[in-house]
Formats: sequence, structure tokens, C-alpha cells
Amino acid sequence: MPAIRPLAHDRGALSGSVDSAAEQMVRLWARAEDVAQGQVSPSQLRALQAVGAHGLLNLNGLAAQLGAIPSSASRLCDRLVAAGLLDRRVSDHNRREVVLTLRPDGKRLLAEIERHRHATLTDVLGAMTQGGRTALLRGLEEFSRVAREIDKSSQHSA
Amino acid sequence: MPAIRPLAHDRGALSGSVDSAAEQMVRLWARAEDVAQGQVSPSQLRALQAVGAHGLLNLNGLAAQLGAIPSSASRLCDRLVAAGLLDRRVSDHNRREVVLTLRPDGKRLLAEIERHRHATLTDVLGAMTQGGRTALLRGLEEFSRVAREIDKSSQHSA
DNA sequence: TATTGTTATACTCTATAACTATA
DNA sequence: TATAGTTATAGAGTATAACAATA
Repeated sequence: MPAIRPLAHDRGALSGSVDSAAEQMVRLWARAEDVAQGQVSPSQLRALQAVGAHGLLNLNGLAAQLGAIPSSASRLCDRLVAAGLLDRRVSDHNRREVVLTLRPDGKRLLAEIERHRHATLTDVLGAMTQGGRTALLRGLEEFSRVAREIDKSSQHSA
Repeated sequence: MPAIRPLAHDRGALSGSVDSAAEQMVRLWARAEDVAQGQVSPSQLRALQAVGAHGLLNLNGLAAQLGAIPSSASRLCDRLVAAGLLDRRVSDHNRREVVLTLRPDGKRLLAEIERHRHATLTDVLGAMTQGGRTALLRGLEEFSRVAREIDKSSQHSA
């Protein structure tokens, strides 16, 4: 705790501005997933995204990614398999384990969301000034780098 | 559709960079709500946030804010009232309507999340360079302004 | 008759606990 | 015995449909 923090007040005000401005970005980000509405539930989508991000997962791994327990993940997979979006088969190396992979329709769904998110973002960026775009990119890149570092060090202390 | 878009490729690449950088910000934003885990479910939290943002709401209004139907909102309110976070009373002006307001514990919960979000954001901003902070603020403010405009005009066409 | 909510009913999501199969 | 998953069972979230109360 430094004895003198002359910028503390300004920094608090700045984070308030960033906070409210970031809200719009968060909203836009989340709305891309609306294209999956009617096809899969939010939970099912998170499961597909977890499998998509990790390539191969077993059931405990999926549960860990979702912050859920294996039985919940198992039920989720039941429905995703029934919907033809996910493949669940016994591992070649350990017959206790299952291996979860995306089926083509599952991959298509994730790609569709990503495409939609990218298109919306491109629209907004295209309507911004060149200086605004440059500033946003610079600011976000430093932000995400610093946030990752802080995240890492706080996990060590937890 | 303009005939010539020389910047189309660059713009697409830029939105990809912004996309991945923004992901970290979205994650940080969402994590603030983890402080409510164990107290209320995500759905209940969204309901509290909707009431908090609008001050007064009737049940149809809440359902509209949640993108749900009145019966679902009614059940949500049952549990929030039982938990002492929400107040549901008959309107003075129209005895068909109910008026939903936050109880002190409900307000405290939302304030706690906001405080946590603000603190995390302040930590990250404090670890950034002055130039990075300025760029981020400028970029986000223009982004959110433009995104709101596009949102508004797309609602008109929908 | 139209509007505002609530209540049955049913399906999904989730957790706990008990179970099977494999190592 | 420990590990990986699955299957009862139960509570919460949600929608449809039927209902009561008010305007």
C-alpha cells in the first residue's frame, strides 16, 4: 500500500468510464450467441464451446471446464449426442474413459456464432474513425495482456 | 454495398485482433458475478439486475427485460421474495399490477458485484501504461457510441 | 372483452448419492 | 481400492396452457 497515490481518484474515475464503455462491447459479444437460440440451450452451447476449444475432452475434463460435476456434464452430453452435435465414444487407451468430439453440425454451429460475432464487430469497426480503431486495438491488447498476467499471479495466491 | 473496398481485408484482420483481445475483457466482466454464486442463481441475478436498472417494474416488464414470459418471471420472483431480496406488492394505481422493487439485501448484492467489477478493472488499468489507458478509453468510448447507433438503426429495420 | 398475474404440467439443468465397470 | 461414468432422485428455470382477478 503506497503512502502517496495522487492518481487514485483519477484512476477510479477512469475505470468507471471504461466500465460503462466496456458494457456495450460485452453486450455485443454476448448477442452473437443468440443465433444458437432454438437449436441448443445456453448450457449446451457452453459445453460445445468447451469441447471445441480443447479438441478432445473426457467427461471429467468437460465438467471441470464447465465448473460442473460429472453427472451434470453426462446429462448434457446425452442431449448433445441425441441432437447429433457431439460424439461420445470409449477411449482407445482406457476403457473407463470417454472421448468427446464435435460432430460436423456442432462445428458448424460454433463457426456460425464466430462468423456472426466477427461480422458485427467488423461493422462497428468500419463505422469508427481510423484513430479510434487504432486506439481501441492498442488499448485492448495492452489490457488483455495485463489482465492475463494479473489473473496468473492471483491464481498462484489462491 | 460499395463497389470498391480496399480496406476490407485489413478491416477483417483488425476485427479479428479486437475480437480476441476483447475476449479477455468479457471474461473479466463476467467473473465479477461469481461473488453472487451460492447466494442466487444466474437467472435470479439477471432478474435482480433488471429490477435494479429500472427502479420499478411490473411482472410483464420484468419478463420483457429477461426475454422470458410472465409465468417464468413470476416463479423467479417467488424465490427472490422468499430469499428476502425482492419486494412484490400490488400497485396503488392498478390492482391488477404488481410493483417489483429491490429490498436492501438485493441492493447490497448488486452493489457488491459492481464494487468487485470496479476494483478488478482498477487493478488492471493501474498496471497499464498511461498511453495504454488513454488509448483504451478513447477506443472504447468511440466503439460504444458507434455500436449503440448501429443497434438503434438495426432495431428500426427489424 | 382485454389485461395482469398465477397456477398446473412438462422438460431441461444441476447437484447429491448410489451404482457399474475398469484399472 | 481408486478412478471414470452413469443412473435415481430432487430442486430450480422455463414454456405452454388453463385459470382468476381487475379494468
